[in-house]
Amino acid sequence: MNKSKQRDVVYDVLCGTVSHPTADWIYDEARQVLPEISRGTVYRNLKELLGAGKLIKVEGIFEKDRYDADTSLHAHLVCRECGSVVDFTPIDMENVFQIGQLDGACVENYSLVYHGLCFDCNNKN
Amino acid sequence: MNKSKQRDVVYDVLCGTVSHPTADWIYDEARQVLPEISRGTVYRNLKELLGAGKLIKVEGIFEKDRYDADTSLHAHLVCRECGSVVDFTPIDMENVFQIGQLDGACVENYSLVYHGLCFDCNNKN
DNA sequence: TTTTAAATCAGTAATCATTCTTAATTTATA
DNA sequence: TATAAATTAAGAATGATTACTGATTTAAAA
Repeated sequence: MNKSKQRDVVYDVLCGTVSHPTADWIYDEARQVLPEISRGTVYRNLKELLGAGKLIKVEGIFEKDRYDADTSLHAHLVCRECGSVVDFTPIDMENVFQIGQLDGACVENYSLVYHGLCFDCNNKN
Repeated sequence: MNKSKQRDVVYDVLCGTVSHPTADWIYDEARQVLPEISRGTVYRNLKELLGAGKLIKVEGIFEKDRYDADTSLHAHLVCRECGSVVDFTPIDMENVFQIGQLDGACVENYSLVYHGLCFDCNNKN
């Protein structure tokens, strides 16, 4: 991967926030630094950084993709009131499937998706 | 909600599978029964059934929406080999955050998203 | 340093899942 | 039955994301 100003700016923008932003928000921020950057460049570099393991997509929000420079395994809470997406670290998640109060927040529902190999594919030679 | 043949067919198709199908797959199946049904009708009725709590959308798959007539709280595994989406019941999930073998399947990663109220919104009067 | 090939870019068109619109039909009910 | 509300089929519109193109930048060889 060659170096590129644009990719660095995209990555820096993402590292500079905890808000799990959308591609378009990152695009707007990146333009403050590089007014000529195009939306396509932001999307392409987000995809490349994702492939390189430098960021993750936050899943299960049901709208635009969200990005996160924190690649450690952690959960997210989507607030139905303000729409913000906030982190929960494994320590917070001792009672993962307890619907109700959790660490000052209120969990009403959750979505857990595993990625890997199903029974059949895992037990096939 | 008035009765409608189309909505019943959409619901019956979804109840008749455990494959967590996409809207388009449901559309194709529904046309076997009602050749005149339109794609928009399938989408609209899926949305209405969702609002009525008769089905759920499966989140976090990173592609088209998937639907599930099983509205109980359970997890899903997306297989990277065959692409299938299979259920995990709460009983399977005792060691939820154990990456590795789980019930014969192989969990390589997971995504957990809570829905509810964030700290601020939950503690605001 | 120059040269050359590969990578990346800006701009924009294309894609594709989903939603919206409209005029016609069906359903519920007075 | 008559009337109003709900639903439909068909297809246009939307909007996030991806693909394409010709120009520019980067890396590394000569």
